[in-house]
Amino acid sequence: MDRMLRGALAPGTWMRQDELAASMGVSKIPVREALQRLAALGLLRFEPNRGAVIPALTAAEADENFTLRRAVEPELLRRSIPKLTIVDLAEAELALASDRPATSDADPSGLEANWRFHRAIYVASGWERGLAVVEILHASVAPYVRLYTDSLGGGSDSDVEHQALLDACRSGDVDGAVDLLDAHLDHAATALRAFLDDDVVDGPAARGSEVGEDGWS
Amino acid sequence: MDRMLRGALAPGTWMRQDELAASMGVSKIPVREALQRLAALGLLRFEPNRGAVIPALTAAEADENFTLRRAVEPELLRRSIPKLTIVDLAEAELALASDRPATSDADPSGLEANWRFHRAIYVASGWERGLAVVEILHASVAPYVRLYTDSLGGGSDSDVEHQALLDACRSGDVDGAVDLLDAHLDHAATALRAFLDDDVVDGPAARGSEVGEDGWS
DNA sequence: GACAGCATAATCGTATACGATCGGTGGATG
DNA sequence: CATCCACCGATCGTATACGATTATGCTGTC
Repeated sequence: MDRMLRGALAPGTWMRQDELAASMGVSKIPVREALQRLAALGLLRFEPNRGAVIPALTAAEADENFTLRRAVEPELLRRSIPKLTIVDLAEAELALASDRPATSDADPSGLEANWRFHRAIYVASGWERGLAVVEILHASVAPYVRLYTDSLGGGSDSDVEHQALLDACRSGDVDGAVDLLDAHLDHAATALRAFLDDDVVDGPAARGSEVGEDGWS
Repeated sequence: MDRMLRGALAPGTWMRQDELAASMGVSKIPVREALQRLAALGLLRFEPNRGAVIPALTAAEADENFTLRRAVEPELLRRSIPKLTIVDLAEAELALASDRPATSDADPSGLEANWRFHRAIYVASGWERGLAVVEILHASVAPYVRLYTDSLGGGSDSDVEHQALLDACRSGDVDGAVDLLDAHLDHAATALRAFLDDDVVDGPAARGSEVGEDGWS
């Protein structure tokens, strides 16, 4: 249903309800409800008679996003590591593996690999709400992270950091893992900021994308 | 529209769509969309053919909630204080004042006084997303906070702490304000935990409330 | 008297239909 | 030739209607 929206995103493009409904073979009602759920999470905005649009991310919003993640995710990791099971670690390993082959647009698991990995190492915390919060934050920047990893030749640095983080989780080194996580998020934030500063708000979607200035809703 | 739901909450009671629609003079569609928005935020759950219910809060979830707030809110406050305007401070003062007369169930502003106050001192940060996250966290525990403040004779301690926090904000004492905020959240968490431990999950709604055990969805 | 099974009725989820509002284009005018 | 206005088409938001699923009360039996 709305899983298609979680992955295939196009910041700045207008999505028409009828169009989405037709392409998914259902009526507008479930489409609207899915869009409402996403809108409640801030992942898209409803415009009166223009449709739904995924808001363009400003550099300030990206900074905010990663600062929030750096505040929350260490808490999750700290509580998760002692409870990590072999299954969680395997899932994290799988997520790392599935990230290597450039799965162009269709993720086999339905979840984005990066989030799959982070989720796997947090899920043992048992913190449903915190996991949901982080997922929202992650989803907000995911399209842009994808863009700059694609454009900048693939985030091999990120892969290395993920691997080191996973190793620390395996060995139960909580403080070390938290440090690695913080550094990882810092690097990601820096890279995203550089990307957003470069081609200000142009690159996002190759064709058919008009990125309106954000009116600080 | 959905403002009615944000305030008048009844954890454990079943809400029927037709009933809500009839009481608000609209059809089910807008009601369902409002409920979907709230469900996306985790404020209620949809049950197949039973209706929507506000999930009962477990002690563990309350702990999680306040730990997350203690991780996020100081960040907001730290960035907000230097930018606080006279308007923000006045709004905070108003929120404190409107908390004193026991507004039984109908808040004049439509917002709960407690959240109004916290929001007022955070809003200058300009962090829309962080504010939204904190609002969700706040809304999750709000019904219970209301319950224990009502039952335990009114949160006069909370009022005092709010006032001290506001004073620190006025004088621009960032570190002091953050310390006060952390202590305030700690006290609230302790009080809520004590309340949840006492009458386990009984008190919530006087009549017509069956609180189902949480299946760790 | 207690329990299993069934019929009824209520609720949910979605498809269809319709009015309201707004963007876009063509023409008229300065 | 540029600008303004009016009309039209398109899209959104909501009301109504209907099938599917299931909670609930009754009845028959052990």
